[in-house]
Amino acid sequence: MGKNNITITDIAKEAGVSKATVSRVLNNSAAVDEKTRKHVLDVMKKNRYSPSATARSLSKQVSSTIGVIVPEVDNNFFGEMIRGVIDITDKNDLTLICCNTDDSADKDLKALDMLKSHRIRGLIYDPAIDYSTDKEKKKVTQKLKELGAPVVVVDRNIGLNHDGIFFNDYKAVYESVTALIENGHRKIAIINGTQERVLARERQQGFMDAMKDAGVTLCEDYIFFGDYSMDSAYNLTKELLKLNEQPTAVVTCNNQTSKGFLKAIYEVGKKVPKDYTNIALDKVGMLNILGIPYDYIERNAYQLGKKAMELLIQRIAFPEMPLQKIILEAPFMRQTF
Amino acid sequence: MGKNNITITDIAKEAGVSKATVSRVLNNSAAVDEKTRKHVLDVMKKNRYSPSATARSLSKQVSSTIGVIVPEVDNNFFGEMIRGVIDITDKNDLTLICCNTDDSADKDLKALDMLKSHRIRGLIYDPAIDYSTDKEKKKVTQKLKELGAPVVVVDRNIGLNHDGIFFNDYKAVYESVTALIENGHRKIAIINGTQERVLARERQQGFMDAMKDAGVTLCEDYIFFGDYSMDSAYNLTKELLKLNEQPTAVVTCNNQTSKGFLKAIYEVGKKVPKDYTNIALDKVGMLNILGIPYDYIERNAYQLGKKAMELLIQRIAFPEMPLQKIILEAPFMRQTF
DNA sequence: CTGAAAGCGCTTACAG
DNA sequence: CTGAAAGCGCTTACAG
Repeated sequence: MGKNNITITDIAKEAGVSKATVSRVLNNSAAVDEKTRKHVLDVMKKNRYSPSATARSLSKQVSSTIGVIVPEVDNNFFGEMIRGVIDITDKNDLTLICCNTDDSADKDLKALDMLKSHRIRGLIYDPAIDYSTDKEKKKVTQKLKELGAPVVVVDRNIGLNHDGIFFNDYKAVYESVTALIENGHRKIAIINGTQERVLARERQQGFMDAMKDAGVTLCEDYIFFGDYSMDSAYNLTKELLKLNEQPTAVVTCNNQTSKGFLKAIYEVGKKVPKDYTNIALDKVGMLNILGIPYDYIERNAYQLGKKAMELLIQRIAFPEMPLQKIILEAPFMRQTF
Repeated sequence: MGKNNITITDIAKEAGVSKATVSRVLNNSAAVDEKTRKHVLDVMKKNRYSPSATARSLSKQVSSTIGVIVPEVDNNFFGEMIRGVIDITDKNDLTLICCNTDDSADKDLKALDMLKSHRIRGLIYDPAIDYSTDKEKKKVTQKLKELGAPVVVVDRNIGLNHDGIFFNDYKAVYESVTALIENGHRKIAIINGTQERVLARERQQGFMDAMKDAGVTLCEDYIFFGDYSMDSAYNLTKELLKLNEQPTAVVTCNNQTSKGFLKAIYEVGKKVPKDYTNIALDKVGMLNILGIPYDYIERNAYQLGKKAMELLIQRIAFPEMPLQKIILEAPFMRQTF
C-alpha cells in the first residue's frame, strides 16, 4: 500500500489539530469551525491527501465496494450489462469488483467467497448455474446469506430468495412464435440450450405453448438442445440441414446460437430470410448493419444492469422494503413478415 | 460490513489460542504445532470463518486488489481484454476493480483517484485520452506516480514512463496497404480517427508511408477523419459515396468504423468485396460467419489483457526490472485478393 | 511453538 | 467546536 502514503496523522500534525478534527472535515460529520475547516482542507490539498478507503471501511464497518458476478465478461450481452451497473456505481461513488465464472459453479462459489472477504456492500449476481439439486441450492443460498450484504439476482431466475430482475423470455418467445404461425409457418424449428437451465426451459415453454395454443403439432426433429455456444449451435444446425423436410422458420435462443446457426446455413449457400425466417433471441447487430432482415427479440442488457444496480442501492437504503422481482419486457422486433 | 461477521478474536477464543496463533495458521507464516494448527483449522471451518481482506491489507500495508481502466467496457475489444486480465488475476488470487472512462479525461483522473484511495497493488491502464499538452501530461504523470503502485499501460501508447504493451498498428496498416497496391489498387481511401490521438496517427502514418514508398500519389478526397464511432464513420462514408471517382479499396481503422462504413454502403446497395476491397482494423466476426470475404487486421485483445496482467505481476515481483515495452504483432489476414 | 502488545489509518462516542 | 482514547480486524516483531 505505498510505503509513503500520507496519513490522517500527517495532516493533523501539519494542520495543528487532532486526527478527530481532520476526520470531521473529511466526513462533514460534525460542525467544525469554518477557519479550521478551511485550513485543514488546504493542508490536505497541498499534500494531495487521499484517505485510505481500506482504513475507512474497517473503521466504519461498511465498505463502498459493490461486487458483480457474470458468466462471461467477453460476451457483449454481459459487457453491456456491466456498463449499466458501472454507470450507477460511478454516480454513487461506489467501487466495482468484477468476477467472471465461465458458467462454472466452482468459480461462482469462489467468487462469492472472495467478495465476502472484501465485505462488499452489495452484489449484482448472475448465477453461473441453476443450482437445481437441493444440495447445490443449499450451498449457494448459504453463501449468499453469509455474504451479509444485499444481492440482486439478474438474468437467470433460479429461484433465489433475493431481489431479482429478469427478462420475460417466455412471453417474447410465445408471441414471436404465435406471430410465425399466424403468418402461415407450421414447420418451426428451435435451437435452444439444455433444459437443465431455467432460462432455456422458459424459452422452450414459450415455444411449446405457442404451438399448442395454435393447435400446431410439434415435430421432434425440429427441436434442438445445445449449450448456447456458437459451436454447439453450428453443429446442431448441420443436423438440421440434413433433414429431408426443412423447417421454414428457426428460433435461435441466444446470440451465440444465432451466430452458429447463420454460420452453418451460409456455409451451404442458404440465406436468411430467403431460406428460413430466423427469430433470434438477442439482437444480432451486424445483420441490421448489413441490411439483412431478420426478426429478433431484443433484451436491453444495459437497462438490466442499470436497473439492477439502482435496485441494489434502494435495497441498501431500505433494507426492510418488500422483496422486489422485476420483469423486463423483451420486445419482439418483426422485420421480415 | 455485516454486523455479525466472525473475527479472528472469535476463532482464537473458541480454539483456546491467541489471535497471533490463528493468524499464523491463516498465513502459514510460522511454524505452528501440528495439533493446534489442525484444531484452529477445524474451528475456522466450523464457523465458516472468512478473514477480512480489508483488515488484512490495512495491517499488512499491501492490498490484493488490481485496478483496470478502460474506455468502454461495452465494446467487445475491451470486454475481451478484461477477460484476459481477469483470467490472470483469478489465477493469482487477486481482486479486480473495473473502471470505465468513456474517453473522458475527467472520468479517467477520477478513476485514478478512486483507485489510489483503495491502495491498489497495480494498475492496467488504457488511457482515456492522449494527454498531449504539457499540462495534461504532467497531471496524469503525477497521479500515476502518486498511485504508488506499478502500472502497465495498454493499447494506447501515449508516451508514459511505465511498462506498456501495444499493437504494431503502424506495421499492420503499412503491410496491408502495400499489399493492396501490389495488387493493383491505386484509389485507396482511409477512414481513421482524429489525428490528435497517437493510435490514429500511427495508423495514418502506416497508410501514408505505404503509399509514398510505393510511389502512389495521395488523394486528399480519400482521407477521412472521424472519431472512431459508428455514427461518425457512417456519415463520413456518405461523403465518400458522393465522390465521382470512387475508391477501389477502403481502410477502416477500428471495429466501430468498419460497422459504420458497411452500414452506409449496404444502405445504397453496394457490397463488400464486390464494390470495395475493405481492410478492417479489428476483425468483424459476423462477416466471417456470413461468409462475406473481407480483409482484416487482427488484434488479439484477450492476449493483450492477459500479457499485460502477467507483466504487471512480474513488475510487482521485481520492482527493479528494466522498463518493458512490448509490441504485439497484429497480423494482416488477407481473404479477398 | 506461543502469547501480549503495538500498530496499520481511519471513525466515533465521550468529555470538556 | 475540539481532543484523547478506544476500537475496527488483522499482522508482526519481541520475549519467552
